[in-house]
Parts: sequence; structure tokens; C-alpha cells
Amino acid sequence: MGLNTRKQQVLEAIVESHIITAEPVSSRSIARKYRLGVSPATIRNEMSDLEEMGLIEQPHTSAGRVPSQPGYRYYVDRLMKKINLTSREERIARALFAQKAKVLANVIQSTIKTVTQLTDYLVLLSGPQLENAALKTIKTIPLTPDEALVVIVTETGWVESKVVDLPSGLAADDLEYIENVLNTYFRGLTFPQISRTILNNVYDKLIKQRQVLDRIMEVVEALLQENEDEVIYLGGAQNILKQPEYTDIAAVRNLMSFIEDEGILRRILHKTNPRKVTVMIGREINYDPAAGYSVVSSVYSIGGNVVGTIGLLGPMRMDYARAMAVVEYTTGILSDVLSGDAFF
Amino acid sequence: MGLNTRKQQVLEAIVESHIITAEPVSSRSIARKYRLGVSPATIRNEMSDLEEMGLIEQPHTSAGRVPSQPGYRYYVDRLMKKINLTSREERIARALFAQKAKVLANVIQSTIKTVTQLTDYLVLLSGPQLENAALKTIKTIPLTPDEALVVIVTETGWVESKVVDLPSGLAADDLEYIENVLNTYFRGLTFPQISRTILNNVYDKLIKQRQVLDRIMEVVEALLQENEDEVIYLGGAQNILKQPEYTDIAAVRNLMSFIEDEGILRRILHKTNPRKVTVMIGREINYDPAAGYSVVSSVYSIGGNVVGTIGLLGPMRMDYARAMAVVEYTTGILSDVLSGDAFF
DNA sequence: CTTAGCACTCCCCTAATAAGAGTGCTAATT
DNA sequence: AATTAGCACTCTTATTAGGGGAGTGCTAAG
Repeated sequence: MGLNTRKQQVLEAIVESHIITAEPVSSRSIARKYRLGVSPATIRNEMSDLEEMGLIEQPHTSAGRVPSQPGYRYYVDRLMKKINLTSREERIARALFAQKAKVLANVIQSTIKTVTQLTDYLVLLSGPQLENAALKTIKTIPLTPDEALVVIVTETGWVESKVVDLPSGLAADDLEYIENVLNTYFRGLTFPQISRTILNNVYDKLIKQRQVLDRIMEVVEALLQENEDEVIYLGGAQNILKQPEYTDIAAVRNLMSFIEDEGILRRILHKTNPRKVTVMIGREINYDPAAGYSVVSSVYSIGGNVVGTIGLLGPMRMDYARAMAVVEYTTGILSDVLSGDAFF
Repeated sequence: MGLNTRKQQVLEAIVESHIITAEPVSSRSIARKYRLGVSPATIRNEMSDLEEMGLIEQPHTSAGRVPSQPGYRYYVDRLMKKINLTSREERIARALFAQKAKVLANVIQSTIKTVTQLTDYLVLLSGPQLENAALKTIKTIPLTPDEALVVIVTETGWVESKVVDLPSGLAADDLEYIENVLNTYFRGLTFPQISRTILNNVYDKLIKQRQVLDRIMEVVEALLQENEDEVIYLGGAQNILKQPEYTDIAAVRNLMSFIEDEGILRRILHKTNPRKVTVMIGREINYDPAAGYSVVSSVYSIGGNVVGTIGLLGPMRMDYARAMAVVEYTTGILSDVLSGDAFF
């Protein structure tokens, strides 16, 4: 779509104005606020052309224009200038990640908190997945005669724990012995490697304690499983009520009902391009109830391996430049924190 | 307030009808649905009296009547019949608690999930607090040269963990030695006992590793602190949109803004009577923005010690009987689970 | 004491009207 | 040939007015 300079300027003005005001944009307001050096009548002619091209549309005969989904797409791809967070905002974001603890729940919580402070959109957070992390230590802590806590530590400093049931009549020594064997055989391996290949090997050494081992492997697998199922965490639901499109309850309900479907959210986040910040606009999301929304997302990684995604969901009228800056920056520091290259 | 039988019947009819319909109740609808054997005119006379007593009120001259805050109070205290959950509902609730793991995050999550499934109100959950739990084991797991995971297990099977920074140049032996000393001295004591009395004692034994000990005690105290600050967890925010009073966005915003203030929620839950299910109606909450809401709450305990509260927040027009049954039942099984008397 | 009957009040829905914003077209201007 | 001033036209939104209806309060009769 080859647009001459002025058409581009008009489209840009319409998108940016509508992002701010959430109202249809009139020719006169463009002439006033963006000095294009032409009269409203000229702008009206350009608008008429842009509408014919499908880049903008008119809510009704005598209203201003609103960007269409292709219009936003054109804007994001060709007109929008990339922005960065202010150094103050970057400081806020870094401060929230300053904790060293890499317990899943903590990291998720601070990430969501950070991102909700930086935007008024709904935050979608997937992962992090342990799949590619190498095991460092497995520890067991007896709790009761028939329960023990299994703690798993990865090379990347990731800590997960879970309570397991033990078969009755298990000596304390047994547990310790198992722990030793597991540590010897599994150290340095990733979880898929553990569960797929070496398992039989270890079973031989531990025939006596097979039942316990089974339980512990169940835990390891459960942890993996959780990550394959990839729970999606949500945040900022209050925030999004600040957006003017959610002034009637029907819109809120519609939003709520569709974000309750985790499967959909997962599918949406999975469409994120691992190599750059991804923007999905309206129908591009490919899911009817989400037609009025957009998602800006970016992956984060541990030591180069993608482990999760941060997404921002908002109305199509999103501040794309800002949303992109936020997810880019937060996935960046999250990757650093998780990879252990923290710069604090 | 001595009400004759018929006045009580009329009040009961008004409250129960309004709880169901959310609309003002007319004399005629009472005569039709509740067979009191009198005409609407007679009921109107009674209503007039009830209004004079302040138990019901009229939104406007030609509307039916709506219960007032004292009216709900009278109903809850004197008219309402206590109900129980159906056995099917009880099964649902128990199933969700069937997991053995007593990791804080898990218990909180299943509790909230359970209660949101049983009601359409907002769920407030405080605690559980470790304050009164006796220590069973402290374990340390080295992660990196300068970080370790500290795991604390209580006699009640409670597990908490946190990552601590270590001073540089600490030998692995040191950590193990500290662990031993701590376990020897602290086993069986509650956290307040630990931090208040014995501390100096242990310090003598561990002069060499004082720095590490300081760090570990910081963690113990942080855990206590967290519980003194008593985080309030929320659930069911979507649920409450089902209530007809929240069909306009202003009501939703009002609700949202006041539940964002954790201090208030904490104060409200703290007013729960530890010996029975507590109902706070409208202005009884003693907080202006909450004047239109009610809270039904009940505490739960570990081995007889109160450790937390479950509350349901909804419009004044709440189904009190049901809400009371829900919090009573869930705090009951929660106490059992936490005290280790699980009956599964 | 109860109740039928009726006037009265107030809400809520609908239709009608006015005001306003913005366009599209035409004709004049550069 | 492109731009623009001017104006008629359209559609929305806000306001007002009126009718219908629900429900009460009062009065007088049972």
C-alpha cells in the first residue's frame, strides 16, 4: 500500500489522536493539532481515500474517523516511532526484580507487579518453564513418617519444592541414600534428559527403594507437567477498568469471560515471535471474541533458551509504542535475572 | 424490639424476597407468595409500622420496601434459619483440600478456589499465620557460593522456604554446623519464643558464624513479619459481577477501589469473633465506603490456635444463610487439614 | 381489626424536538 | 490540477414532555 507522505501523516494523526482520546477523529481537529499546512477540507479528501483503502472507518455518517485493524497494522509497521521507557521507569522496573530469590511464585509475582505498574493493560504471563534448565541438586527433607519435602535446584538458581507421600516403613537412611544416588546421576542433566534416558539406569541402583523413587520421579514429572501445561498468570484486571472502553458493564463482562479461558490465552501467547516483540491486532488474534482487542507480547529466556512470555492485552486502541517498550524492557531484565547476569 | 408474629413474617418475607430479586418488595407480592392469610392492605399497615421502626425503607414514595441495615440485622439474629451445604457441595469442598502439601501458596490457592466455587461473592482470605506453630526442622540448601535456601518446617507440617544471601568465604561445613545448632536449640519452640528468648544463647555457640546466623534469623523474622502484616488474599472478583447490583460500572469501580486498600480489609477481618461466624452488615463495618456491603466471616485454627480468617464480601442484600454455611464449613475443614486431622 | 376502593405520587419508557458535530459536495480560488 | 471556503445534509446525543404503571396511603365500610 503506497501512501504518499500526506496520507501517512493523516493516518498517523488519526491513530495517535484516537489512542489518546478514544474518540473518532475529525478533519478539523487534525488540522488544528497537527500542522500539516492544509485545510480540513483537504484532510477530508485524504480521509476519504484512506477509508476507501480500508485503513480507517466511520462509526456513522457524520462522525470522525477511527483506525481499522489494517490501519493499526500499517501504523505499527510503518509509521510508529519506537520509544524507550524513561530512566525513572526503568529504575522502578529494576527495583522490583532486585530480590535474588528465584522461587517461581516470587518471580511471577514481582513480574506481574512490575508490569502492572508500568501500564494500564491486562498482563498475561506464561512460564517460566524449567524444561531446559540443568539440575543442580535434589534435596529431601522428612516431614512426617510418611511425607517428605522434595526440593529441586537448577543450575540457573531455580528452586521448586513439593511434598510427596512416602511408602510406609521407610528408614531415614533410605531417603538419604536415594538422595545421594539421584544427585550423582542427575546432576547437570535437563529434566527431559532425566525422565527420558537415564531413568532405567538409576532404577537398577535403587531397586530396594523403588517405591520412593517412583514418588520422587512423580514429583519431578509433575513439575515438568505443570510447565508443559504452562499456567498463565493474570494481573492488572483493575487497571484495565481505567480504559474508557470499559465504561459499560457489557464490555467488562465480555473481557472477563474471554480471559477466563486459559487455553485461548495460551494459544495467543504461543504465537509470539521468539525473536522480536510481537503485536497482534484485533482479528489477527484469530479468535472471534478477541476481535476488539490487541496483544503485545515478547518472550524471555534463560541462557538463550526461551522459557516464557509476557503479554499485554488491551483494546485495539492500545498505546503500541509504549506497550512494546514495556514488554521489551521487562522481558529483557527478566531474562538477565533468570540467567544470573543480574546487573544490580 | 418486640415484633408480633405477623410483623416478623412480613419482615422475613421482605428480606428473603429482596435477597432473591434485588428489587423493592410490594405488599401485594408478599400476599401472593407468602400465604399469611391477610390482604395486601393489612400488610401495608404492617409495613408502615416496620418502616417507622427503621427496619425497612422506601426507595421513593411509590415503591415497595427494602430492608434497612437494622432490618437485615434483625433478620440475621432472629428470623433466619440456619442452613447447611448440600452433601454434594461438601464433597466439592473437601475434594479441593485433598492435597497433602501444606505449602502456604497451595493452601491459599485451593481455599480461594473452593470458596469461589461455592458462592458468587468476593472472597477475602487472611493468614495462615505461623505465629503459634512450633518449629520442627530448619534445613539449609546451598545454591551458589553466596546464596542458600532456608527451609523451615513446623510441627504442624507447615513448610516455608526463602533464599538468603551468605557472607562471602563461608565454608560448606559452617552452614551444616549452624543447621545442627539451630535444630538442637530451636526444635519444639514457637517462632516468638525463638526470636525473643533463646537467641543470645545460640549466638554464644555460633560466634564464628555470626554473620550467617544473622541472615538466617532475618529470614525467620521475615517470615514472621509477613504473617504479622498478614497479607490478605482476594478471589472471586469475576463472580461478583454476576450480582445485579454491579450492572453499572460506577458500582464496580467503587467496589474495586475499596478492596484495593488492604489495610481496610485487614481491619474488617480482624473484627471477626473467634468463637462464631460473624456477620457485619453495612454501616456495622464502620467504614464509610463499605456502607453498602456486608461481610460474613469466620476464623480457622491450627490445634486450637486461631491462625486466619475467611470472609465473604457482597452487597447488603447477601444470602446470609448460605454465606454463613459456606464460611463455617470451609473454615472447619481448613482447620482440620491444617491441624493434621484430615478425614480423607 | 381488616379490607376494598380510590386518589395520588413517583418512576420509567417512549417519542419528539433541539443542538451540535462532522462530513461530502460544489463552486470558487490559487 | 490541487486546495479551500461555504453550506446543506446526516446522524448522534441531550433534553423535554407525556403516558402508563406500580405501589402506596388514606378513608370508609365490613
